[in-house]
Amino acid sequence: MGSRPPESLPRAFFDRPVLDVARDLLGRVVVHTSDDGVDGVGGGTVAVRLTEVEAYAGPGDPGSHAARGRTPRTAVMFGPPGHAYVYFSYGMHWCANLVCGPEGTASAVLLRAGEVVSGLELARHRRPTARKDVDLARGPARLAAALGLGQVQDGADLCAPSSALRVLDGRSPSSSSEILTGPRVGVSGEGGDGARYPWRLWLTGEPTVSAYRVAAPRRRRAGSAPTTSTTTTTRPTDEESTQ
DNA sequence: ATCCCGATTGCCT
DNA sequence: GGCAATCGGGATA
Repeated sequence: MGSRPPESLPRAFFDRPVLDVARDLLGRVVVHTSDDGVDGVGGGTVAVRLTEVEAYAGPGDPGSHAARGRTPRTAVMFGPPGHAYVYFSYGMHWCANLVCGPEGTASAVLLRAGEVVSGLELARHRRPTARKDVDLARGPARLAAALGLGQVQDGADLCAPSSALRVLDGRSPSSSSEILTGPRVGVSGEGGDGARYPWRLWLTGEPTVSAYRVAAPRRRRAGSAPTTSTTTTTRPTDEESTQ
């Protein structure tokens, strides 16, 4: 038997309502191969099995980067599905989304967390502060770092043949009964009612699922009273809503 | 030109 | 649990 590389998901997979895609992405494996030496360790391949994702529904979704229409940064979201939207966050992190739906809907799924299933050594090099392997891709910026995703991958076509970044095809990797949902993490502008968009989805009992934090209000300028600390952190449990 | 603040993380007490 | 780091996007003047 010739051993071909595992195939990437077809574009049609992403060309559907964003919540459907989000559900189907859980349990699947994202692979990124870098042949250059930009990492200082010669590049290589890292694979992450997704355990947590978050859906964003385009201009009508107040929590989406596309909420204020098309801008240079969000242009990729308004393009065809099956591409990566990678953005710079808090002046120091990169986070990766997969563009979904028909072209122009600007919907996308944020890759929030996963389990490194291949390329452990390279992932550890890229995430030197991770204490345990379970923390390597536990969080959107951590996941992007472990995979080696950044500015260069913004706009990358995951469905192109031999793309360096892809989602592996495979049989239904998770049943809907294993999927839990809850409010999105860190998203403000939802009127304090995150329940309006319970579009964070994760797999039951996975240790790699990121901690939940409510949107943290910015501290005021000097002189103002410090804002009440709202960085509540909790482990997602079955107490949150189910599908 | 300037201001505000973010789809976060990790270190500090 | 609190909060600093760090900088670019988008709104406002």
